[in-house]
Amino acid sequence: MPASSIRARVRAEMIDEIKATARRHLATDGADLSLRAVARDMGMVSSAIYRYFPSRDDLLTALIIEAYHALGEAVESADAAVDRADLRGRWHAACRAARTWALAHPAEYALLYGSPVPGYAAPVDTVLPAQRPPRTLIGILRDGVADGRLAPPDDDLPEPVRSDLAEIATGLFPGLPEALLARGMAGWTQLFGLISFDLFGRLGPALPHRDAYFDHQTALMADLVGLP
Amino acid sequence: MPASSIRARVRAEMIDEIKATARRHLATDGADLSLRAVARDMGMVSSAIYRYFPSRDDLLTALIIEAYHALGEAVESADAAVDRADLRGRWHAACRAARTWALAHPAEYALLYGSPVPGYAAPVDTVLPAQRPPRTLIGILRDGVADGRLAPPDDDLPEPVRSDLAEIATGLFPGLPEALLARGMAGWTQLFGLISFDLFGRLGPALPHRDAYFDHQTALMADLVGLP
DNA sequence: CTGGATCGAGAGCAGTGCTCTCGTTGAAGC
DNA sequence: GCTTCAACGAGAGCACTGCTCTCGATCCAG
Repeated sequence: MPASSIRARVRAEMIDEIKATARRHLATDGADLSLRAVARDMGMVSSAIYRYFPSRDDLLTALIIEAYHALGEAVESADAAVDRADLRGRWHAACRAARTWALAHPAEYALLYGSPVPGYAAPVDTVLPAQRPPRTLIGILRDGVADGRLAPPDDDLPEPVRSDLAEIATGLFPGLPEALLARGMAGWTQLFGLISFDLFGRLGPALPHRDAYFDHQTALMADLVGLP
Repeated sequence: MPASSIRARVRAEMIDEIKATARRHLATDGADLSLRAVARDMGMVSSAIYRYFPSRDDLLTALIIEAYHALGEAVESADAAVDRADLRGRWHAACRAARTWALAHPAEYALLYGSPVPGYAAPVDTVLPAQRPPRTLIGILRDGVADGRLAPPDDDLPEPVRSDLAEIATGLFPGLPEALLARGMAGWTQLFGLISFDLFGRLGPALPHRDAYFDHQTALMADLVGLP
């Protein structure tokens, strides 16, 4: 039915435009997105926004999901561009891509990984997109184990940790040894911490050469996970 | 002059009470502190608060500084309670203390290490208190090097990184080898990331045994920094 | 061609940070 | 001891927020 799809199309375009202007406001004004300002910017009145998003939180959720996908896409494509056998090269490419995206979209990064908005609880729609970045990072390790290039560590894990990790492994990375998964998650945690410290100004004026520092730290983590 | 100090004393008590109720609101209502709600809770009118804090940001800054000191105190005393020669024990104690404090004061932790409030720029008064936690953590490594229990790694650091780290070392940890400082900062970054992922719900329902997972991850970082 | 869903505008509510003014009070200087 | 001036709390008010409700207008479907 092309008639109804005209209606539906302008509606979809409207939703896209709202998200686009909201993203623009996010980039310029910071993380405290004002619905009224978005509406004003579009020549609308604030109540009209509610025809498309039931609340401000729903708009934020939509932006968050898109941001997760944008970050995931950046990390995945950076990984994909490197020779599959070059595990260390892939690791560095993925980490750098995450940081580059974060520096280019600081407010959106803060939306994803900053302190959660007080009343806001992440809906289930966000959990899969949120898994994309760590998934590709640890996927590199899985590939390494699969083709024998990467020897899993022989850490002895205390029991509750081992079984918890085993559950994650069977769900997301079948066949990945638990000890290596633990180290991979350490790498992911470290990547998040590095970017956050940098982006949120927690380093102060120290370390003026952030790119080189970042590369060195990711290299340390590459050593920890055992990349050759 | 005791007369003037009466005036000054009730003023100081007033300031303390404002901070206390603000901290209570922070704990119950989350990170979006409402000045009016604090005033209401104290039976005052909102404009009266401005006699004591020129703006909401100044109140937040005061809370942030106190929170940094509380966290720093917790970490330092946990470290101090362990035999000075037991470097690994001190490391674990310090890390656990940080996490314990964060779990007990989630909103204040978010204030310290979450995404920065949009318009808010951390004043200089906060930088020294903010250094206390990483300072004690890396201080453990300095002690280890000083008494020969900890062999510094022989990483070769790319040049801009080495000199940046050297500058930090001369200012805060004289005599600490740059490569070890780099690994110590990795440990600090990791600690922050671990706590943040846990506290901000970024782990989802996975890893139900958070304490054990945390201990394992900090042990991994203890290995990375070379603690025996 | 008509009925009903969809849409935008506008008014309004409760809340926010912050400013200004106006009495009151209390302490310091003469 | 009295006066003067700073400090204080209350209240009104401004501009802003998210959100709700109502009222016309529009537009598509049966």
